[in-house]
Amino acid sequence: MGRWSNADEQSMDKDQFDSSDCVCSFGMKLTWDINDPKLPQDTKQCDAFQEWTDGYVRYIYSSEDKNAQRHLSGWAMRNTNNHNCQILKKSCLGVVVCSRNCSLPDGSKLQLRPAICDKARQKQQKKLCPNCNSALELIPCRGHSGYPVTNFWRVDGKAIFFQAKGVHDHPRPESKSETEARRSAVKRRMSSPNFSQKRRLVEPEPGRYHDMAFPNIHQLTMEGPERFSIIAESNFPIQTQHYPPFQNTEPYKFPYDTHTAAAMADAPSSLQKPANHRLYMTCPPCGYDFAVPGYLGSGPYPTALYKDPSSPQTETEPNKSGSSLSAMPHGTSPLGSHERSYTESTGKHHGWKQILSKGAYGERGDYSQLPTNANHHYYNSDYPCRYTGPAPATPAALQTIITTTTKVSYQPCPKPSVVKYGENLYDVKGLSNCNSILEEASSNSYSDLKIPEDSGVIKSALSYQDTLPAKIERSENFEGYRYSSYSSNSYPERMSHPFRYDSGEY
DNA sequence: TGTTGCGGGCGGC
DNA sequence: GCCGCCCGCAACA
Repeated sequence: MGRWSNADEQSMDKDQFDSSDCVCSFGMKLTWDINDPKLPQDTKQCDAFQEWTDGYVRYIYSSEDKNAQRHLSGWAMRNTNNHNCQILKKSCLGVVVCSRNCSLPDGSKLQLRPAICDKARQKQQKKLCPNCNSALELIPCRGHSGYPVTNFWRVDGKAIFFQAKGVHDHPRPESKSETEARRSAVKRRMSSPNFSQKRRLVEPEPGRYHDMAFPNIHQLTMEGPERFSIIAESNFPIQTQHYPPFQNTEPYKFPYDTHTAAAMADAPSSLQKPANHRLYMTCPPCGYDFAVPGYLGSGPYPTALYKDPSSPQTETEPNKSGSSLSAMPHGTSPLGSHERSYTESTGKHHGWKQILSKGAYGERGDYSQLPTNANHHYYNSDYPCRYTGPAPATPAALQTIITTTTKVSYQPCPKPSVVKYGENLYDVKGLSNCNSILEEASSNSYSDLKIPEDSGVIKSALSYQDTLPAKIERSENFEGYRYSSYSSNSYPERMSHPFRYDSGEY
């Protein structure tokens, strides 16, 4: 594929940031918009497929890239009719969470992938949280000026052009690959001789994970293959990158490969927890802090936020200092589910930032070692990130992104908005390693008007870390990625909980 | 049963 | 006219 050859995934993170040349996606280096009558034809390079794109980014994939061909995305994207058969448009559905935002014993959270089909989604939302039996609710994506983030795909020549508009203002749902993996895993389990026995152990109270031999299990079973993305602590599975589905055929040589492979042998499920831990560790509050100065303090979660006095559940988080933070007290909260969810998720991040500023987990240390993390606004606590606050739910939050409307990319937009976007959202100055990016972006043919999108480069570029783990764990065989959720960074933790995923969650 | 893509149609701006 | 969104349909897994 492109600049990031699979051969050096291990060093990819470094390469991405050590070299200005690697900071931006190839697609971002060229001046084009998905709506342009003519797209760049001299695409000598292609970008490596990005599963979790976020922000105003552009990528140029090889037409041979299977994932690109399938228009895959980690986010739950549904087809949107834009009445343009040349350009496939998809909009984000958001994420499905527990209406009470309950926390599992280990502090993890459920973050389901919204069903793409309207019917299936409605059906999905009728189900109850496997942990607290509360209703599930859909947190809609409002990351694009109040509208769902949109992804555009266009095949032109020998390349597949991808352009994303908007910044996801919600936690990551379980990736499609994870969902599929879990389903297949469940099927396997169901058909396995040991299933009935295990099942007895777990089924008595499907919703009571406390009863489970391994409370830390990150995966729950609900009605079989039902997919649950349980994220420890944070609502942001952002770090949970397992991209099993990637069809990258290139061998990913990673220290953890063997481990993963071995683990996968038994574990059918795609677990995100590990990823989450990683999240917590490395992922700082991200969000529109800048836009809403007072928001952080007022948030329901921050440090204190997490601890809702009124919530008895808060105490249910036994094993993690951090996890307790995520306890959700909203049991009776009349708040709009969406709004509430947003605040929660965002607040949590704050909490994490504050609480974990020093990295309560060893993971963090490990994670921080990755240059990518340091630069990623999502993960780096040093940089403001969107998710800090209920960006989408609050007007203030919207203000920060409102300037970047769908048309921004291909239509001149008010500078003020653009500038604001860049300054606030990406804190360019703070990204020492990203300066080159901006410079590059600004130096290229794009006018400052396009900064918003280019700014996304930073994000996207930084987000490559996300893909790193994916690549590492990526496997053509879904079976292989059960543990893919473990990011390379979270590996340490994985080691510390060698059994939680294997033991019976089914 | 769910995903994906297509396309008609509607309403708001 | 553009856009978001709803709906239905068909192919596919």
